[in-house]
Amino acid sequence: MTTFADLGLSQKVLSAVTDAGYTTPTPIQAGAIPPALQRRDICGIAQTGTGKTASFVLPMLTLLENGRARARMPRTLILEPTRELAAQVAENFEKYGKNHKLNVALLIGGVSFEEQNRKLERGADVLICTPGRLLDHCERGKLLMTGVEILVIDEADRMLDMGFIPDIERIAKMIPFTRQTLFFSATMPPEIQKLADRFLQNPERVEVAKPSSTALTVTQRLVACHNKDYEKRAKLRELIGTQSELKNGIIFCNRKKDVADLFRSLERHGFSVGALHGDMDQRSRTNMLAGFKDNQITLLVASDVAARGLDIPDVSHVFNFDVPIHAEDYVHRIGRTGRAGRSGAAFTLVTRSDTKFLDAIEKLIGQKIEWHDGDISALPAPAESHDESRGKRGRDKGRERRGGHKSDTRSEYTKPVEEEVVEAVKVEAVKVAEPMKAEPVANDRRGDKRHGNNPRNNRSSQAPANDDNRDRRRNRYHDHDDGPTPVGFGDDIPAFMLVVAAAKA
DNA sequence: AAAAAAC
Repeated sequence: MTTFADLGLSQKVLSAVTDAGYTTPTPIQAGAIPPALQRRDICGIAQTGTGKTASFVLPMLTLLENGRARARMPRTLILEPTRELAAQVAENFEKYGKNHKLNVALLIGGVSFEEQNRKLERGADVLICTPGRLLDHCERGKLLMTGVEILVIDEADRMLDMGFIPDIERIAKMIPFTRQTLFFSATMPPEIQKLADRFLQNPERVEVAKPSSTALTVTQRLVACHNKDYEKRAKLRELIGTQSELKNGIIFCNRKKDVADLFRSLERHGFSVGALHGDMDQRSRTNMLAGFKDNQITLLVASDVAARGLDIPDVSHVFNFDVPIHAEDYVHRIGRTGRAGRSGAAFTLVTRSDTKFLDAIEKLIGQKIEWHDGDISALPAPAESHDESRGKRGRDKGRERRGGHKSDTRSEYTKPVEEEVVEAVKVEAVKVAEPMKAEPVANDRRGDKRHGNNPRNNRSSQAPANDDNRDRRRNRYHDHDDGPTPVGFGDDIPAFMLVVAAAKA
């Protein structure tokens, strides 16, 4: 059997790999490392979780042992689609490069230029970047790309999805064509192949099996659910509560707003939870991920920023709060669990309107996914719910106000709302033994902006559009006892009142 | 029906 010692890596690298506890390379490592050490271009087709990162980090470390970096002239350049992935590659260089004295610079957005500049001036052997920040540095004239010997383009298919290819082309043009290029992609559709043909010269092609075949260790289940956010949240909580094997889990939502909403909801329900999406400030993103990795946080609510590539070992559960719109994303998401042969569980909440996405997923993975607790046709009729009736009331009231009469209808509608609030307060008083700590863990930048300077938008974040907002009112009442919660205008607060409210605040 | 990435 091949061992790392057979691949031609330097002693320094080998001893770091041994110290990390590895002896046997994965297929992508065994296939890519020897030709990479021969200075061949590589076209690697491999998903994350296959050991892909080490397959370029280890040979790069070996090749970089001769020579030193000069100021503002990096010797190698690695392009990553997301900041978290870039940071993760940097960690790999720390880990496997501990016997080297290499300068590694991480150039990503969302953090200050200053420290990055200092590192560039010291001379970086390895530059790990997201495209935007790299180009920014280039335009400021802080960077000379003429000394780059090795270019790594990682997650090329995702770069394409994200519209980064023009940026990648601009960057590649600045680098001498004598460079060595290592190109990685999870899939090789024709556009990616064309791209590879443009960037690579006589590449060694290394392809490894998709991990969808290794995902046999993941138990996949579908959970039928009504299409209301609060029902989905309730179903999710119930599901989490019944998972005896749950060590930690990632909960995926399709939208950033839903990540923020679900995070707040779970937090209020007393779960150990974090959030991760691209509109959060970088510090929160880093903290959340770190907290989740060292088990200070049990659940991580995330957008697809976390679906691919993030190396979080030992995730026992994946919950899809939303069915992903693109079938491949399903594979990536559930690939967060059941890694390295461990067992894992993946639950997907499915509503009636999701069926066509579900069909596409089952077609892609070539199997039917079992229902957890009866399929969607067995779903009981939607319960007559507070939210639904209140939503309707809000609309009716609006119409009625514009009409300027029908006041009897109005009182008929208003009364049950008050009853409902009193009911809710009772429940809350029993359930919440002590006031929950209101520590703002997630810092939603977009949310802040909205509060800060746009009273119109502020309205939408205050309007009782879901049960979270109702919870907020309950809590306020419960915590401060400042009289009955005002029932007020519902969805139809006139704009001028919001302007006044904003001015007061 | 989305997310990601530069200030």
